[in-house]
Amino acid sequence: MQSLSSDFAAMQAGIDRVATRIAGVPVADVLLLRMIKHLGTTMTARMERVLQPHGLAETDFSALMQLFSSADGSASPGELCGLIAQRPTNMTRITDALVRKRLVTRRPDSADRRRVALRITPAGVRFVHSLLPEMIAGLEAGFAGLGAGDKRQLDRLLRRLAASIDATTQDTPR
Amino acid sequence: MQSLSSDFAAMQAGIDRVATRIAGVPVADVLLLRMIKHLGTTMTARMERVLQPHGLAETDFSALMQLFSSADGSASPGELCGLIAQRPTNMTRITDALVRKRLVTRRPDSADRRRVALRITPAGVRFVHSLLPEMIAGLEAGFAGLGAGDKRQLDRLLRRLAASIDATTQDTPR
DNA sequence: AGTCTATATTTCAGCAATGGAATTTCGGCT
DNA sequence: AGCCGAAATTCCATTGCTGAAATATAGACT
Repeated sequence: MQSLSSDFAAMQAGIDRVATRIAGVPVADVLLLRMIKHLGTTMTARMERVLQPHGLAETDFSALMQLFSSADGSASPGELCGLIAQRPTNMTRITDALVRKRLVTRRPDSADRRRVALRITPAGVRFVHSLLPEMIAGLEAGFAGLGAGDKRQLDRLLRRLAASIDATTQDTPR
Repeated sequence: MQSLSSDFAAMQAGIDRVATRIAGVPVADVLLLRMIKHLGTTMTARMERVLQPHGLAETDFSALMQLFSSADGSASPGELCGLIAQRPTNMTRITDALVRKRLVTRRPDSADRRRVALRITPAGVRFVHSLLPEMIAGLEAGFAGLGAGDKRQLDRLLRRLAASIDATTQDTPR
């Protein structure tokens, strides 16, 4: 990986090469898919770099952010499962990590004692506040080359693509 | 995951909730990042569904496609490493899988005996030909909602985003 | 030729992230 | 009371990848 742009060039060369050997390859579609995937993983990896020194993975941070932004700073593992698309098994591990770092407390829910109430701690709130500036700066720098109009267009096109993909899905997801 | 569109709505709600609690969150950028990542993983997962019944992972298939589309149907593991962004260690494993399925042969390179020459077999070529129609159909269906103009715009915006991200990178990649 | 350094591949051991199945505890319904 | 289902956890397994060391060979320098 030299740069995203050169990666794109390599992708295009590879796809073109396939297209010359087989008719009917939708070159543009393949390239868009590959570019989207590559951008997604690369940008996510950059965000992870901010978290890594603190020993948190991206899913851990997502869970913490959900607690942070919830009305009363608390939620149950099961609720978070839905919000960050994780299985209960994994949610338990994420919770363990956050509790071990004293960013979150875990106590039994008094109303329904099957449940556990997770709550972000003051240290957790401080942690989020301390990390956001760096993440925001990285994000804004990455998007600096796009104007407001570009972003609106990109937003619109991505939503249109999502709707298009949804339309093809009649089988059971996942 | 109900649908991509509803996932997007949930993402936006979460981000908006954070934005109300902290000033300066670039909501549009965060949302774009999350949408791109989600689209990338979802679309890739759909492609993988085609491969799964055949016991191949996506990286395996990528390697096979590179061999397929190379001028003489052959390459060394090291060359493929660069083309599909994998480490040598992993490339060995991928090669093992492809050889075990008789899609590729592995023989010492006579010119440079440190090297190994991988070559796609006739069965490998047939395999690619047999799988492509299904992959192409799925891909075209997914992109059916975008017109040619949409695709050109999306391509342009993604490249612009890539260039913008590249511009922020002066530290050593990876 | 002999020696040294670099390259290509492989093996080994292991990690990170996740998932399924079974288990425990409890709520709610009959 | 008895039963079914939900929530969280534990245990074990899988997937996909990696670094370090080992092996074999090439190429350069003396």
